[in-house]
Amino acid sequence: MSKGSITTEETEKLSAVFGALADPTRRGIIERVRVESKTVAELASDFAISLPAVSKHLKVLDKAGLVHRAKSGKYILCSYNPEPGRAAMKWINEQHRFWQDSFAGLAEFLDKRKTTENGTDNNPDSM
Amino acid sequence: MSKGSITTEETEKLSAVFGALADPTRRGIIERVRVESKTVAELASDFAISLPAVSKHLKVLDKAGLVHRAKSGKYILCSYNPEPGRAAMKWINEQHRFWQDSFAGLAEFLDKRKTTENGTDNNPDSM
DNA sequence: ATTTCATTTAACCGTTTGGTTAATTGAAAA
DNA sequence: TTTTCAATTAACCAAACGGTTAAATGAAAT
Repeated sequence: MSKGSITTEETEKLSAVFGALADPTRRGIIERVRVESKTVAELASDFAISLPAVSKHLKVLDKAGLVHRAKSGKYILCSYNPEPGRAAMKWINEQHRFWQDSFAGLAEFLDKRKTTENGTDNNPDSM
Repeated sequence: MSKGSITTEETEKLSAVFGALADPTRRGIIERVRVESKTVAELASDFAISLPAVSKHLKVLDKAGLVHRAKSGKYILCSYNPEPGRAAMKWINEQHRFWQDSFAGLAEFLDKRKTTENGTDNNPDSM
């Protein structure tokens, strides 16, 4: 398996993490629970949205692994888990490295656009 | 303005970037145009989806600033712009630093949950 | 000037999302 | 055991999403 390849599972996880972070309310939740654990009701009052709305956001964040919910007495305490964030940063960071696949990538680059399967020149640079 | 605060503009940009990265096809587009510029048709054939579908994805990526589209002859060449990715990484990375707001954050943490506006003890830790 | 053709826009479709209120759950308090 | 109440689920709604096919656009080629 080449260095740059990725499993379906990893792909879905990345989609879940980026999707979770795409909503400003959910990023706000992270910014709060990161500092200290919060109950669902505390978060709801912070954002002036209903309890069920917060509950749904928490489910999304939980599914992405970004937030952990632990029962504490009659409350649920939400805390931050940085691990999925690291995986997301890793993906972004890899896009900044040009020679990600090293030799394979180099060879592919040098050969690309010289020829095609049917022999037609479809190289846009040549126009 | 405190160190951790963020403008509406920055918030919307972050939502656009994370939202763009949430789709596996769009991440695939980035992985390809990052290595070398691609035409829209080339990308469409890579993913076996229609041309308009790719065009829509490119619009999302363009709006997020992650992809640049430049006319080259009768083609459009799509290339990668790493800058928005860096901003996204920066946000995630800041969530990993506990004392982001330094003194203000420390004071807030020490005082929190001791008292509330109406005097009621709503500290979940105390139950 | 006309034709060709890469790309985008328009119109549409089913699913997902982010919100609501009302009903349900289930553990703590009484 | 009964009551209380934090949180979730159910049911619903409008808007956004990701895809399609058909039509429009606009620059290059003829």
